[in-house]
Amino acid sequence: MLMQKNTAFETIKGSVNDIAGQMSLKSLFHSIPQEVLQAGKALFWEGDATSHLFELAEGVIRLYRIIGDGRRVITAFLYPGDLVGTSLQERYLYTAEAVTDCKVRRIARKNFHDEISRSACLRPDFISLLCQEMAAAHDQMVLLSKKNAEERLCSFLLQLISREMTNAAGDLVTLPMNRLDIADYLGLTIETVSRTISKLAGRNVLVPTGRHDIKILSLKRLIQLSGNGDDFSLEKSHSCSIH
Amino acid sequence: MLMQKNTAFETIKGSVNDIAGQMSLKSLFHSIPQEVLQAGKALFWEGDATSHLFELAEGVIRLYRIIGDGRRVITAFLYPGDLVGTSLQERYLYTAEAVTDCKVRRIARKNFHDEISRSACLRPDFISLLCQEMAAAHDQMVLLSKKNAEERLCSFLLQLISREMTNAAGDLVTLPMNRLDIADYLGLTIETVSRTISKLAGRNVLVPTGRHDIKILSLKRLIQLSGNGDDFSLEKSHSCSIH
DNA sequence: CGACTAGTTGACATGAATCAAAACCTGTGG
DNA sequence: CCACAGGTTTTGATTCATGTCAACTAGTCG
Repeated sequence: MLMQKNTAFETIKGSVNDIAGQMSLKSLFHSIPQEVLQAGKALFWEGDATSHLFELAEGVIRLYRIIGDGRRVITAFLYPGDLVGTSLQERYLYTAEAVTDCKVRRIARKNFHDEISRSACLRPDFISLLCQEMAAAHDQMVLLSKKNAEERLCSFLLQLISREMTNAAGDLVTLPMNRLDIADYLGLTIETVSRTISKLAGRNVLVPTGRHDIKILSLKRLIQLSGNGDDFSLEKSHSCSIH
Repeated sequence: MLMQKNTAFETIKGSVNDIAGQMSLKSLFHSIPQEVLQAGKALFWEGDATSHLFELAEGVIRLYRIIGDGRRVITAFLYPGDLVGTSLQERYLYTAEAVTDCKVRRIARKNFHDEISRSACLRPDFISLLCQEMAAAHDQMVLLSKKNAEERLCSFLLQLISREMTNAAGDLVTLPMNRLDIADYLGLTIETVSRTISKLAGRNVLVPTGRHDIKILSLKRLIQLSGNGDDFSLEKSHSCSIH
């Protein structure tokens, strides 16, 4: 049982960051100095002209849109190693805001695209990156369209695990964002998020240990409860072309 | 009042098909013979190796994924002029199925990408297309995450209008798909879709005239009810870079 | 340590889902 | 041209999951 648990952890972890595509694209940012972005500060605003792309070196960023009255939809969280603003044209179509204190590297959009069109080997990586983003967007549509609160929460925790927001042992997940962020990402309310965590705790799937940490007791059950039908390892495979 | 109504129709229509990006990309398909795809038949299946890209010449196609038990999520409808399969890597990540009888043109994925990398002028168009798809996916996430049944339905009708699924006068909208398709696209049930249409009819926003046609009585109210906050013309602007 | 904010829990309301039945188109054969 | 059979859509009654409002509790930071 314990054995199995560890195997499962192995299966999920370490699959996203070492994607071939991102690796070489990221080399564009290597020599660029890091900028600090304080928690809560915006990197750019929805509707602004797309002047720069960014590499997130440290911290977590939320991308969101506000509709009509104050309703906020978080369309994605970005983690260290992610690029910000790749899938954008003339205008940013979401606001990017630091969830935690961040460090980012910046490239002018024009430079980035010049480099891409100059280098034939960077280009497939770039397209690959766009396709990964698209795949993630599809997953999110499925989640929002058909999953219940519990499935959403479990799917979210699995995302965090696959992005290695964990301790060394891999069973303690860090939630860098607060409940409202999670709610706005999962299309729920803070109360439902909270209740769902409690319910999972009551069934010994996990134990919340402080505001920003959850200990996973059974990764296997978490995967079952995520409603991803076919097994979870498939889920990540389409965000990882080499492997 | 009538004047205003007509103006509004003008504002929305004719904005999507003449996008610069798609125009030149589509030239790749010009000389290729059309294939017929019967209503209900699949063009390709989720999980299959991505062998071809397609241009939809005639008809309507649904893209969907099935999760776990039989839950189906339609992630997009495609209309004449759209390209199918652009944002894909090694494997199709959704099934593409004809809603109505269709005509399509086919290009091998490899050829398509060869052409793209050869022609420096096609490339920005391709990237532009991917970004448009991304923008549409974002809109859909917002819809699924925060809109109620009425807002979803109205948003959907506005999409159909902007894709010119209308008569010459522009006030009679054709719904090529059935209620179940609409429900699976909007994250609702057929009953809720049906009830919502009836409710809008009761308020003289529209009149259903047969299974596949709805007459719009007040486009202005439809826009207001779509919950797109800022006005609707903004909505389409980010899917149209030149104009 | 104390005050403030974030998170949890409870009671209740509600919009959409579910289950069931009636009405309706649509195509077919007499 | 009409009657019927099939599926699709609409409508109705009821249930249920999640939202809302409100009170309470627990972290966190000065």
